[in-house]
Amino acid sequence: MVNLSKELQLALRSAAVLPREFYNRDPVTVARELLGKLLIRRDGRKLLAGRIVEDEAYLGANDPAAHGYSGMTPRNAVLFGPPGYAYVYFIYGNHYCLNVSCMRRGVGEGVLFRAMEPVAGIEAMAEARGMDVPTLAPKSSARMGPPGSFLSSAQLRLISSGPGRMCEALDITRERDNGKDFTSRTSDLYLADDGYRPERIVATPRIGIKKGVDEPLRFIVAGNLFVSGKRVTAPVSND
DNA sequence: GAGGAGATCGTCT
DNA sequence: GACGATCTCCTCT
Repeated sequence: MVNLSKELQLALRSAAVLPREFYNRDPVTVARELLGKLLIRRDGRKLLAGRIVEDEAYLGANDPAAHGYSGMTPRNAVLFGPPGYAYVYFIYGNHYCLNVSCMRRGVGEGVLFRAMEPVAGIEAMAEARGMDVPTLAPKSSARMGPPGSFLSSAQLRLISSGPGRMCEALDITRERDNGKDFTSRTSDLYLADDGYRPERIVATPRIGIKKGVDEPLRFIVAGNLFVSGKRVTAPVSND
C-alpha cells in the first residue's frame, strides 16, 4: 500500500517558499495571490499544512479598519516593518488572528488570513481545536481514504473556517509567532507555493468590521467549503 | 439554518 | 473604562 502521508510530507517539503518580493507589493495583490498557497507549520519532524482560501487586505494609514490606521503601537509594530513577517494579535479575550506585513514600511499594510483548507496533519489540527479525534477517527478509517475523510464536512469546516479557528488549529499565538519570518524554510511557520491555482477567485466586502466595510477587499476561493461567514451567491467581482 | 447574546482579556485612550 | 479583523451556544422559525 502506498504511504500517502509520507508522499504528502515529501510534496510539502518540495513546495517553493514564497520569497520576500512576493509580499513587497500592495496588499490587494498579495491577498489575491495568497489564495491557494500553503500555510505550513513545522511540528517537530512533521509538517501541518493548509491551503489559504480566504483573506482580507488592510491598507494601513489609508484604511480606517486597519490596525495600522492610527499609527504604530507596540502591538502592531510588525505591520510597520519590512514585508513578509507575521503579525499576530489577540482579540475578544479568546482568539488570535494572523496577518502578514506587506509592501511599504511605515504605513502598516497587511493581509489577514481568514480561512484555510486543511491539507496535512488534519488529525493534529482537529486535536488542537479540542475535537475528540480518537472517537472521530477509528484506526481503520483514519488510515484509508483522502486526508480528513474520517470527519464529516461539517466537522472538517470547524477546524479552520475563520481566523480564530485556523490559528488554534495551527497553534499560532502571539507569544510564539508574532514577528516570525514567513520567507524562511528554517522558520516553523512559513508560506509556500506548490503550483496549485484556484479556479475562481471572488472579491467581497470585508466582514467582522464596522469601518471601511464597502471596499471589496476580502478575497475567497469561490465555492470552497472552508470559507467563513455566509455562503456567497452573488460575487462582487471575479477579475 | 439564521440570528442574538454572552464570554473573555489585551490594547488603547 | 470602552472596545474589538471572533467563536460558541442557545433559541426561534
